[in-house]
Amino acid sequence: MADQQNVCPRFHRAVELIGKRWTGAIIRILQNGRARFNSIAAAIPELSDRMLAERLRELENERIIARTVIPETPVRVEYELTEKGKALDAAFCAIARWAETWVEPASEPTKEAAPALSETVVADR
Amino acid sequence: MADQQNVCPRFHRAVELIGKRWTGAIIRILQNGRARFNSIAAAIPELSDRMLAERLRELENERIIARTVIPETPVRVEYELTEKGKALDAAFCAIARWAETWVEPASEPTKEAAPALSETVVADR
DNA sequence: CGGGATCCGAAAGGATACTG
DNA sequence: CAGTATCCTTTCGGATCCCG
Repeated sequence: MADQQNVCPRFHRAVELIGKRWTGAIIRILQNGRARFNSIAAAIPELSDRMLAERLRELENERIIARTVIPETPVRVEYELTEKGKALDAAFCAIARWAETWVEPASEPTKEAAPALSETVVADR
Repeated sequence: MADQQNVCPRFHRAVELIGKRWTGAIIRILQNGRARFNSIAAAIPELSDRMLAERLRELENERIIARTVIPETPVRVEYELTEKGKALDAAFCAIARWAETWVEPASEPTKEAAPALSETVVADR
């Protein structure tokens, strides 16, 4: 019957952290190596500069990514995962595997085709 | 150097789905068995009824949970994970493991104690 | 290039009251 | 018990301009 204890606060923080809008995508990109601001922006076209900057700062505050300034002209700024960030790899792989199996790539193209939830009613148990 | 291809849309959908506010916690609760509306609500005190109802409907539309109505008086409604929902278990376990290692349980209690990000500047590379 | 500052409309979310 | 409806506040996020 599974009576519920409260959700583990650590888990809750974690899932709300990596699940926050765009952070998943950003981390995913940094998982194949360090990248520059515009490089990340180019990989996520729907994401505005402002949002990207905001999310990068948040992730930096969480110590998931590290920011490195290289004072050339023009300046170059690189982002990369910290140890904490790299440790997320296993979790992200697990999510990716689930997505491959269960999530259709496109959005809902055949709206009529979907069987429209059947109300499951049980006489008794 | 890791030049970026776009983020896999399946992965992106998945992470934004399970990462949406509260959905992680709700799924987590259902992972130890089916539960009723008020039971879930009790396990997540910060979550309002309206939000819970909304998230449950969304998860039902995604076929991650199933809703069963048992017409007693008063009515009883039970929620449980579908196969798609149960398949999330591995991913959630991976996240939980990461959280145990890297996320402190409480929020930031010692605000001054935090060393306040060091600006990493590299002379050159 | 890599952002920060500001403005503003849209959307999410909380509080409360009510219903079958 | 399991929600809906309504209102109202807060936040999110896009657009635009600016700076070192």
